[in-house]
Amino acid sequence: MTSPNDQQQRLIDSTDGLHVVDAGAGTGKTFTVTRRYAEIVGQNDVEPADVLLVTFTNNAATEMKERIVGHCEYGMRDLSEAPIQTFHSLCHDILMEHGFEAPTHLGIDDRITGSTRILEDENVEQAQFREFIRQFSDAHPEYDDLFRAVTEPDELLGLLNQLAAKGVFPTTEGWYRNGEQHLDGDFAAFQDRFDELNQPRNGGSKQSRLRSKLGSYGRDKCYRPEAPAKADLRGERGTKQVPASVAQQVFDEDRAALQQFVHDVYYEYLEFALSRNYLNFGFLQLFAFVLLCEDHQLRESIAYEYTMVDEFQDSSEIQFKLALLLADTNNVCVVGDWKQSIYSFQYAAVENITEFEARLDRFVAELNADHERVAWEAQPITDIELIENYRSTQAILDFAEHSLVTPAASSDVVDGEAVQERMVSLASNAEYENSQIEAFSHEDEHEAVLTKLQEIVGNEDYQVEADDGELRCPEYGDIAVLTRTRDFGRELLATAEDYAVPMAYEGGIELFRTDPAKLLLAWLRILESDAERGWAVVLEEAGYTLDEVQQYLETEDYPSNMQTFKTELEALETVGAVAKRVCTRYGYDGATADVLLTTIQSLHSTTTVTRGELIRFIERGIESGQTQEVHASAGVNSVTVQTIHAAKGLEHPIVVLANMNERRFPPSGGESGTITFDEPIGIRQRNVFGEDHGHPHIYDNWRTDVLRTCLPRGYDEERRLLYVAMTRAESHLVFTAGETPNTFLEKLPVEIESVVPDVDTERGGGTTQANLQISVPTPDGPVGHSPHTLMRDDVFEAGEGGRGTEFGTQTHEFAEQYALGKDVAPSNDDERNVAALLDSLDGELRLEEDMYLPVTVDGEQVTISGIVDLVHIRDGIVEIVDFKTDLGRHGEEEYRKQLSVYYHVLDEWFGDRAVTASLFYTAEGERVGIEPLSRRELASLAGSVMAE
DNA sequence: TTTCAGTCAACGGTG
DNA sequence: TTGACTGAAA
Repeated sequence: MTSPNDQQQRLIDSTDGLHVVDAGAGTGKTFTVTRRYAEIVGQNDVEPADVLLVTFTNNAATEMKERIVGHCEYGMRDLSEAPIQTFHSLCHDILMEHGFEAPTHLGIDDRITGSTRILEDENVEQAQFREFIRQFSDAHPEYDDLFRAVTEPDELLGLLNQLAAKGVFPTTEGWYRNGEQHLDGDFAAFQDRFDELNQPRNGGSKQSRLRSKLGSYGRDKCYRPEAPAKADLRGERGTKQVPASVAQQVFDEDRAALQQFVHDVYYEYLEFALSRNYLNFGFLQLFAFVLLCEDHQLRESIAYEYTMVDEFQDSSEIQFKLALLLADTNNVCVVGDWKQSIYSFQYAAVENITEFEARLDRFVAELNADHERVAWEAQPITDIELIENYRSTQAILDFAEHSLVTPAASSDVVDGEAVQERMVSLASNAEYENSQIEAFSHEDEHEAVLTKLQEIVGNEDYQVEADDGELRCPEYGDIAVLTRTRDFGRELLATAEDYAVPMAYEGGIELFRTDPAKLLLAWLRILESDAERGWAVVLEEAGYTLDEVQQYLETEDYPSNMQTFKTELEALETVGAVAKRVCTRYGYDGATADVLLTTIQSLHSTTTVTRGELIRFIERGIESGQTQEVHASAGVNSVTVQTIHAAKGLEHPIVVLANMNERRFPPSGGESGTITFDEPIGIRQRNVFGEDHGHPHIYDNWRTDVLRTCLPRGYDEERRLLYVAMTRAESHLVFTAGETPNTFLEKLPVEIESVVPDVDTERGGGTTQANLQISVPTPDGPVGHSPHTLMRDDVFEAGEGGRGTEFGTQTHEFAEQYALGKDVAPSNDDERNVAALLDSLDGELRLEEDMYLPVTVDGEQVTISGIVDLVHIRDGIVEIVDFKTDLGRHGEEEYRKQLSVYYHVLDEWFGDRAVTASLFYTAEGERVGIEPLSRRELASLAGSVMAE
């Protein structure tokens, strides 16, 4: 895109006043937003510091900055301090600078200081929270009854985060501002919902949905004696409605005790977190909001002349309100697409955008109730719609709209007209209109998908647009398989490995729940204690029937080849070696095994991990469902597999939407757990009690069951998820299912064909995945000392005559693209030298590798972190290469310190290979070997810098 | 045709 | 737990 279309231009020019922008998929939103930003800061009296641009990910913020630089007078350096950031990082900045006394506004006698950390890891926070709950329940015997109803303390933490995202905060005495209103719920709203659900159907011959849903009232439950009997609540057979009085009866439940409980947990947890000197992401926004609300002077000094929020459909209630407090004028522009709101589980409120005006008025009124905080006119609101789509063919755009009106189940009702009315249809401006949209199902879905992939590659019927605008036959790299679940993607990947179809998974996987991890765990257990549950897994994997497994377990006379393997494993010295051997035996050589091995390698870098420790580590990983990021290298010509959520914002010429199977699109955004929160209904209490909860009839609460029945729980977000998946496709769209397609697929206007899976194993097409970029989990201990930190100031000094970082960045960029096989030609001497170097390396290349090296400084564990430019792996040797611009710029001695860190990290990762380190000077094309410093020397260096 | 009781299989991941 | 689906009963 070089010049804006009419709607885009209108948005770019409309810098002043309230704007709501409906920017559908592929309409050039980022392009337009960045141009608008440039337009705003291009005005005489406006500086970047006056313009707030909020994004939802750090990546998006970086991309925005990079793209803005090209279009305005400001360079990267001018924008580095500009408020182009996420809500979270903005709140963090505000609190770090002005948040010292923020907790006191809630009555908490503690302070936020520069040393207050952000707990990023949820597992770490959960551990803290569990400890807090132990203390709390000991200190509050009056809540024993309630605690008996809480199985998982983590669910309570979930509730607190949910409340924080809705702007409900506790104070010493009660609730902050109008928080209590939210908790009490709104009876009128509840009754509306109740009545609507309670309408008889089919002209009165069929019972209401509410009565139908209450059909399982009391099933497997044990209510208190005073609870109404099922027949009393629903009426006898033949009754069509639940009595209207039930609404009042249910809603009038006294929830004061429950509220007090939640309040005390919430308030004391805030105190606990502050006393431990940490905040979570939710609390970051909580305190920033409180601060901006209370400190009028501060708010006015911070508030921005222009405010833009990107991806507004992903914003939460508190973020909407924060935006209002941060806006100094009504030059507020929100950009988003309600059709792509799929993150309710991250507290995104699609209503922020679908009911923008109503929410704006309500929030402004709330904020201004006792003091004028939002001093500007909340009107008029100008709507701008971007309708020109630059990604997909018209056929795909039209087809995708069907997903938004397709019922997901026989009982599901969609108001198609209302949806259509709200929908801004997109107009494709694709050069070619050659689209295949098809569907098929087969019980061996994996094989069927692979067959299809092979059929597509090189097929003229599936031509895609090449870079030069012409049509060309598709390659593996043009195809993405999108699925709802990680599991399916992982399984498909495993099948692809079997058939040597080039495929790579992209995104988070639950590493310890994968087959390689399970088998490794099994063998570790066998080695440790000849454990039956180890043998059972191994035997089952080997294909023995349950009876045979049983037989072996009883006699303990295991197959001889397994005994031999066990002996072989016993001889190995480290768990890392055991892991490698197990993976090799079972032929796991793909991405998953790679990440598993790397993770284990990174573990034993701190200490020598024993088998028992590794067993517990894997068990904990399985329990917590810990995920690891896996990235495929972009340059490899392979099919991408990812979840729909992970694919948001991306585009692929050909999209295969797989696993469209029965019951595979359950309602999302569902509220589950002990105690949850819903605006019209308020807090509700757990209704299920296991044996460990004491006597059920004492604690159970029948009202909960009825309340829950009235919660809206629909498939809207699932429909949007489908929509997002489909609009990723540029040219072709294929739906696949196993035996039975789900209702979505059945009702979409596409014929479901049958296929005969026939994967051509000869065809191959390359390795399954290669060149993975792996982020190794950070070891324990404070992080943040990069090699550069070690060398700053007096330790490291830049020489004269350097050509600046911008130059280096460009060369790095080129190196990356070139190594990845992208079609880039060197444009200067530096790049030509880099190209020559890369051409001369024939092993596996890894680029931009994250490195973490734990060292001990004065008895304290410290982690040195950094990124190394290039790692070259070939038989028996691992080479680290770091790019530098030219020989004259810096002292080699300084680089030596930096590279030494990487050297030691890799030395541990690749215990069995020789590691070398070298510098490559791009200007001269000269490569210089580096003799690394010892670990002790590094540690003392780190110590001297940290002491400052 | 409507209602009921029993069965089956249950997700996504930024800051 | 939860809700859709299934087949049998009313």
